[in-house]
Amino acid sequence: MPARHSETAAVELRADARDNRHRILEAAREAFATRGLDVPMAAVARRAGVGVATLYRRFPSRESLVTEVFADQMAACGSAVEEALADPDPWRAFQTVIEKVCAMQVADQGFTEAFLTAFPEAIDYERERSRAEAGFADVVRRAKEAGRLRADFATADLVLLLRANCGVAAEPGEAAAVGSRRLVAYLLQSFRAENAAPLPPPAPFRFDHPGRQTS
Amino acid sequence: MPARHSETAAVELRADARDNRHRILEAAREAFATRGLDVPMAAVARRAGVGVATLYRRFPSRESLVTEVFADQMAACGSAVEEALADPDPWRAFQTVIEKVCAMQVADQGFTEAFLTAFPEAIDYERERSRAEAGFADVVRRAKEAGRLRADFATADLVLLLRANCGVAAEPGEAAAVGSRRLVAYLLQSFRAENAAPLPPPAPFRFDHPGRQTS
DNA sequence: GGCTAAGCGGAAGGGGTAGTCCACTTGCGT
DNA sequence: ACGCAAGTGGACTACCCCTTCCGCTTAGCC
Repeated sequence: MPARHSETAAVELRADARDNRHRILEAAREAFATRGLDVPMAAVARRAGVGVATLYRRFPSRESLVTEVFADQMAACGSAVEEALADPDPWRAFQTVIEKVCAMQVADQGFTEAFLTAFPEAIDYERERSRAEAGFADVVRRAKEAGRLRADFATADLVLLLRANCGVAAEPGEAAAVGSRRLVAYLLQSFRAENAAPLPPPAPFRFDHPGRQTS
Repeated sequence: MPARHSETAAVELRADARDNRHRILEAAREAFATRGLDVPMAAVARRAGVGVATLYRRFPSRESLVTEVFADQMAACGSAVEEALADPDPWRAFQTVIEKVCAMQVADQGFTEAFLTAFPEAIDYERERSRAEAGFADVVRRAKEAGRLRADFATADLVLLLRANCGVAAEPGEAAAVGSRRLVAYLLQSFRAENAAPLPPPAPFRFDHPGRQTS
C-alpha cells in the first residue's frame, strides 16, 4: 500500500528520485524564502539542478510544492505553541508564541506570502492549523485567567497581528526584522490587562484561509 | 510654453483627448481601488472605453498612470495632516491623522499596494510626501509636548503602522475595515504616554520609498 | 552484466500581458 | 465648409510563465 499522503511517499521512490525530491524542496524553500512565492517553477528547477519535468512529476501543481515546502513551517508554529504551553508563566508563554511566529514570518518571505495569499482551497494544513489554534486558545485562556492578558483580547486578534506583521515583513532587508520587533512590542503592550481600554469589535478573521474568501 | 508637468498638461490637449484622459484616470482609479495595482492595462482601457493605444499615449508606462492616479490620494494625505494641525487638541490631532490615513488605505486596495510595492524610483510624490512628513512631524511634536504621546515614539513609527495596516487592508471585504480599526485602536493605546514602557529600537523605515531599497 | 520500468531533461504548446504601429477618424481654426 | 494635424482603436509583436510530451538515461533486481 502506498503512503497515504505525499509526506513520506518517498518509500516507493527510487533512490535518485528521492534525492532529487529533496533537492527540489530545498531549492524551493530557499527561493520562496528570499524571493517570495512568485518564483517561476523553472527557476526552482534550475536551482535544484533538475529539469522542469522532474519538478512537475513530484509536485503536479505549484500549490502542491508550496504546501509541501511550508508544511514543516506550519508544524513549527504548532510546536511553538505547545512549547509555550509548557511555560509556567502564562504571559511569557503568550508573548513567546507571538514573538516566535512573527520572527518566522520575517525570516521567510514566502511563509509570509503563504499567509497573505494562502490558497483558499486545496491546502490541507488543516491538522496543523487546528492543533495550533486549539493550543493558542489555551495559551490565551491561561493568560487571561492569570489576569495578565486583557479580557477582550479575541483569538482572531492573533490573525490580525499576523496580517499586520506580514505588511512589515514585506520590507526588504534588515528593516523587516527591526520593524517587526517594534510592532510586536507595541502590540504586546496593548494586550496587557493593565492597559485595557475600550476597543472596536474584533475583526471577523478566521484562521482557516487568511486569503481571499468569496466576498 | 507647454505645461511643465503632466498635471495640467491638458491645456494643450484637444477637447476629446482631455475627456478621454479623464475617463482613463477615472477607470484606473476604480480598477486599482477594487482589484489592486495589477490590473492589466487593457482592462483599464476597456473600462474607460478607449483603445490601448490611447491609454499608452497619455501614460507611456504603467508607472506614470499609477503615479497620476494616486497623486490626489497623496495630496489628501497631506491635507489630512494639515487639517489635523488645526485641531487644538494635540492628541486628537495625532489620532485623527492616523485613523484617516489608515481608513484611506483600507478604502483603496491600490493605494495600499502603491504603498507596499511603491516604485522605488521615478515616482515623484516628493513634494506631497515631504509636506506630509513635515506636517506629521509637527503633529507628533505637539502631541509629545502636551505629554500625551510617548516620548520614544519615532516618526518612522508612522510608516511602521502604515505597513502593518497594509497587511490588514489586504484582507478582502468587510474584514479589512473592521480589522484595521481594531489594529489602529490597539496601537494608539500603545502610543499614549501613560503606557510607555521600554521598546526595541525604531525601524529604519524611510518615508521616501517604502518599497524595496537596494538591499 | 543485462533487462526493464522508473526517472529524466529539454523542447514545445498554450495563455496572458506590456507596449508599438498604422490606417482611419475627428476636432477645430480659418 | 474644409483641410490637416492631433487623436484613435485594434491588430500585432515580443516576452514570460505554466504545464505537458517524448525520446533518452539509469537504478536496481536477477
